[in-house]
Amino acid sequence: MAKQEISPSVIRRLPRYHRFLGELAAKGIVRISSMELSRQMGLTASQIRQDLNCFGGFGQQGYGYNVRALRDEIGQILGVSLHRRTILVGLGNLGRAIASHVSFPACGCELIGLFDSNPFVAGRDLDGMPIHHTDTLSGFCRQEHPELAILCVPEQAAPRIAKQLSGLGVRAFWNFSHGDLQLDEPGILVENVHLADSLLTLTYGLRQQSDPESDGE
Amino acid sequence: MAKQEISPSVIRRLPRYHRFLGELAAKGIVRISSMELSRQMGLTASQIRQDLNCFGGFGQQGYGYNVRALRDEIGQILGVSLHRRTILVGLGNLGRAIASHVSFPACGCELIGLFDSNPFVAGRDLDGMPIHHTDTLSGFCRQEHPELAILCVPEQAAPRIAKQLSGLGVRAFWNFSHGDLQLDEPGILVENVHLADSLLTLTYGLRQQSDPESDGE
DNA sequence: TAGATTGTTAATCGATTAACAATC
DNA sequence: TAGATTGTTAATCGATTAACAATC
Repeated sequence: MAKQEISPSVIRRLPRYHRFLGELAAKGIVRISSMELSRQMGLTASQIRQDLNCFGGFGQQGYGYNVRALRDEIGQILGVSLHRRTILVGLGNLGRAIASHVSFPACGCELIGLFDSNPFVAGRDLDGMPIHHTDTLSGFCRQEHPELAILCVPEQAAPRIAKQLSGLGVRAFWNFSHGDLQLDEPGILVENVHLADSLLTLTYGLRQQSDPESDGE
Repeated sequence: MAKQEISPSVIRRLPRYHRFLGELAAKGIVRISSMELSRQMGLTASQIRQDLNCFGGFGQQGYGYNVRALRDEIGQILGVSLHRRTILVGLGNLGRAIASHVSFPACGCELIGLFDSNPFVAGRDLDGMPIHHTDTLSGFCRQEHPELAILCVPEQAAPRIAKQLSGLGVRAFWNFSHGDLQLDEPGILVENVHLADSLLTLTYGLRQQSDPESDGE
């Protein structure tokens, strides 16, 4: 009965479909064809139909797709209405920004704890949520069983904390610390975010544009 | 003479090579084989050799690659030692975090201006850099000619600001506002960053792991 | 020279696109 | 019914992997 494996490329596109369909729904648009959606998203209609069909026939011949229904289906697939218990470790500039900028409920997550190793930061709070000291991580996890952890800690601290947390039952890491997080334990999910990598592709692109022939700098 | 086009997949991997080689160099490692590097990075040796050869023979048979030299070559390709004039618009939580968290010099960028539309934010400063009001953007651009802009503004404001800036000579946008930035002007580079999309792939992954058969929630 | 490892070509694999019959 | 648009198969394209001759 296990439906066939979905390819990573398709999965990476799902959040984007979800986002676009949400905006269409917000505009009150009821139905859309793969053709029209492809124009708006910069994909081919073929690809959209191919992608959506991995999960079953959401459309209707001669009509297209019902925007709201399709969005809900994709949301279901992604698990946006779940409440994954999530903690965030490291409340420097980036940690604080992530905590307040990302909409956790919209991502199927519930932020249940904030942690920092700095005694001047621990004890304070962020948007009404208390920041605990990292010394209390074990106790907290044994009680609250978070399954997802966001790491906004310095690079050297990340592997140690990740190891500790995976031992305490955390099964997925959203890692913002510099350096890729590599865990031996199998079955632990890691999503490494490297903002600088993204910026560098722009720097590279500018280079190609402005001085396509030049080799030196 | 135009060397053949490099594929986007290769380009997206370059920053990661650069990062890993930097760490190896910092550890004092002088040479590395594609085999050993592949183990550390989780790629195949074949792919590494294939990737690096897009740009010319950086290695040496029977020896491998010189870590420092290879890193420098890739840095050169990415343009990390350039000083792209860069501005950042929107100094909310995320904008402030980006400004202080990302190492612009290491990405070939130089942050030359900060802007916000909130009169209570404009006039202040961040890490010693003054925050200007967005009303002064045009004048600033005409004088300082930034070529890259980082947008950390609300979704509705982004298209308007991007259009204004592209008219003023900005050729690349690093967009953190929700929603994909779509510009008509050709030749303008856009890198949309959607942190929520990245988190959603984790949510999805957890779903596959824990309840692979379940369809409902 | 012998051993190691690259550069590069050929083979495989996966993802995207095109085409069209099925059907609303 | 006629028109539109999907679901799906087949064709193409690109990216990854395997293999090995070149060479340090």
